[in-house]
Amino acid sequence: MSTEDWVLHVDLDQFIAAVEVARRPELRGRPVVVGGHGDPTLRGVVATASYEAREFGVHSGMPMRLAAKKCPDAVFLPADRPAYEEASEEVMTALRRLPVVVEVIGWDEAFLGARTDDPEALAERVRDHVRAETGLACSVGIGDNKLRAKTATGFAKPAGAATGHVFRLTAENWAAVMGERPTDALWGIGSRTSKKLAEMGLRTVADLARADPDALAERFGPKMGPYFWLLAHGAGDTEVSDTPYAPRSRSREVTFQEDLTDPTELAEQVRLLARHVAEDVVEEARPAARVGVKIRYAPFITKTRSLTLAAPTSAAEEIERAALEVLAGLDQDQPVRLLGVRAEFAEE
DNA sequence: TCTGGGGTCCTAGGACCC
DNA sequence: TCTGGGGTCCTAGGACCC
Repeated sequence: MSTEDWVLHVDLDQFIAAVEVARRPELRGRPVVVGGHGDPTLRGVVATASYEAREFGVHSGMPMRLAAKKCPDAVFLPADRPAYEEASEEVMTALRRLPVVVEVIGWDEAFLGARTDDPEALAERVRDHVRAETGLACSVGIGDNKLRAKTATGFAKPAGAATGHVFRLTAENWAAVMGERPTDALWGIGSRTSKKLAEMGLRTVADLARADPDALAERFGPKMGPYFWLLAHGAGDTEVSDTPYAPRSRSREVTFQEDLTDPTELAEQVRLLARHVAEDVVEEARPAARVGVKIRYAPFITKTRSLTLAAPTSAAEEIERAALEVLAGLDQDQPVRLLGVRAEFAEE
């Protein structure tokens, strides 16, 4: 055995539901659905469902109302961001105590870079360590790059087809494991792109891998086309970096329980959102360069408008004024179900 | 059963300038 | 009177992910 560089992808199992169960042990083994305001009669969708709830066909993104219909006996809880952020921080801190480079990519996910001659042993160590330090379970994908490690985790999941909580995916078994799967099994290809690919006669990962990159560029653009082709080959980044991440934007949005029709009220809501965003901008300690407004009308038609500020700013009054100016350019004559305000930071 | 909230990156067209 | 390219910035929207 030789010592090599490996990428591990760590993914907490049903993270949000697990955090809720950890602080309310009486929920263990019960179907738990977290999302929205925790009231399935209100507007909102499922953020996470426990495996017990998934048995009933409940999954994330599903309207809470429908989840209640599919699983009336589930425990419905509101999303509690601060609690999940804290739990996430504990997990990442635990991971950093291991001899690995930790790159956080979400609340419940991280890439680990490591040199080892036995990545499976390291993966098991990671799982034991996280469980011992935080009480949370995770699955680990092992790969020779980030894409393969991330994809491997899908096969490591308890609900997945593979056995155990660890799976290895490399250049060696990529084609055998992924070749006959549909293109949307690839991380970065969703239902829309998958459908367009199918129209070109490309249904499986192997089909896409055999396709002509130039034809893909023609159809999907100079970057995305060739990128999809590389995805199909399992190619990707190998660099795992622990450099703190600088966000490109901060935003706040709200879906109203009842559609708004009064322009005065729309302006008031945009003002509130803009103030929240301004607080987030101040917290980042970098000025905003652009301000945008998102509006979603009752029939779910969504429009966005934005403007570049004369000069970057962190001042709440200026962000508020810009947001109101952008709102003024949007049609306010139809019922509105959602408003959002976004601030974009200047590029490095 | 009407469809959350917070992000990222890419594309393409028009403006504007040289 | 017709005809250039190239480069950059701005903006709206699409697609994807967790």
